[in-house]
Amino acid sequence: MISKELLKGSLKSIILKLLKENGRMYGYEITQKVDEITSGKIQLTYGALYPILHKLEKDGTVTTDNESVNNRTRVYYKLTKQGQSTAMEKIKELEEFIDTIRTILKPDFGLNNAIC
Amino acid sequence: MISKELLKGSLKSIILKLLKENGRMYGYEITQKVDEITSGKIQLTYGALYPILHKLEKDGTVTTDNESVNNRTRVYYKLTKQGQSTAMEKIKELEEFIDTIRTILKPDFGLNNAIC
DNA sequence: TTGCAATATATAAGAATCTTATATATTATA
DNA sequence: TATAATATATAAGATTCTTATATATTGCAA
Repeated sequence: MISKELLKGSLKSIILKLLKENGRMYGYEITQKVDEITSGKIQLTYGALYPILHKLEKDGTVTTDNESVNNRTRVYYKLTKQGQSTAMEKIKELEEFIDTIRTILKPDFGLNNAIC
Repeated sequence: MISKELLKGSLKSIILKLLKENGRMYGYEITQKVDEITSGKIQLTYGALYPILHKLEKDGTVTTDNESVNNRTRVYYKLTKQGQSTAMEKIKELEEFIDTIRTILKPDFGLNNAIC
């Protein structure tokens, strides 16, 4: 399990990446997907997830449409056109971030990091 | 420049990594070193740095000794024996973290991530 | 010689983010 | 019939970091 402390700040970028990858997702689905991809190492809590999704909707990054499946309401989230660019920027930034962290972690390998 | 948002949560681990690497450092030196290694992409602010260092001292992860150089006081920080284990755990966790993020970012490469 | 950049540490107020706990409701399974 | 899984939501609190500010010395440039 990755400590929640480390995760701080990257949750939004992770959500945007998944939305870009999968097109249209609902909250519960996002938590399941993250759990699946990371083999349980990252577990998104609902108290973190929903406030982020609501904020993304508020600032126009995503739009929602509701769907009722087996009498349970699902709120689907999808990137807007503007949200597509936001997502790309955030994902690029996240890539740059982990590359930079790797530079700190493996100073011996230096520029070889570029290979990966 | 890496956004400060992404950095949240990983600063402590970065500081511990540098202390493990260099043995004995003072605060200002740590900010310079991070700036140098990351080519200016990560810039540690003093408002973040010193509270972290003070906390590490308080919980026994580091010890300090003062030195006066050119009439300016330097506070040197060094890992304690207990701090060595803490640092190793935190660094391992940070490595696991970036590996996991890479899994999310590059789902196509799958297990090949292990090569790097 | 005067002012600015660099060196060096420190803290307080506030913003932002996330955790923990709680609430609600349905369906399927044991 | 009770529990697990599905599904969303929010409030209170902790934590972490940003921004601003304070202090003090040295060296360099105008």
